[in-house]
Amino acid sequence: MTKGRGAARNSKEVLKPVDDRKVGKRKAASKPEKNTAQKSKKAKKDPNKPKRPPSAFFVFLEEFRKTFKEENPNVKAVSAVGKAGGEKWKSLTKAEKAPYEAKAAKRKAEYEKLINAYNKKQASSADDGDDESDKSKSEVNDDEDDEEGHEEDDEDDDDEEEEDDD
DNA sequence: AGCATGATTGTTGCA
DNA sequence: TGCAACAATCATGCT
Repeated sequence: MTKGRGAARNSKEVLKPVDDRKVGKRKAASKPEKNTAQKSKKAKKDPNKPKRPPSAFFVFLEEFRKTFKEENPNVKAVSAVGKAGGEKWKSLTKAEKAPYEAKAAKRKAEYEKLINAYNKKQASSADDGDDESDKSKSEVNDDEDDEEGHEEDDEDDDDEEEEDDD
């Protein structure tokens, strides 16, 4: 179940390009509403709140966007990159997505750490805390030196690899 | 002039 | 357990 998340909508997306993308009108976190005046302190934006970590697809997209724009400098529609990226993503094999997933996992790890600090901060300033005391600054720290670089070693037979099976 | 949208998939969070 | 919204991007469009 841990990795069976996508199984929910993973019925037969290959048959249909897009299932029911209800994301049709889901605005990003930029502006949830036209709330011009959020007097409520509760509705205050959270500058410290870490955004969700980019999934492997997004990590791949970041690089894909550069390539796509280089090969298609005329294309400026984000949707074009999204479609092309999505199609390409499906074309990628697990082994190719591995490095992206690895990076995504790394992002998630950092996100959890940030969330932890964020939660702590929220707890700390649960009542009023507008000026957050930087007491947890020592907590989260730059601690990355060498990551990845070992992991993918030998991919002889990937049982979960389903690409050339038609 | 400035913010929302569009399109992709994955992941996280809440009920 | 499952659904829903959000993560980046960037030009374009509407108010």
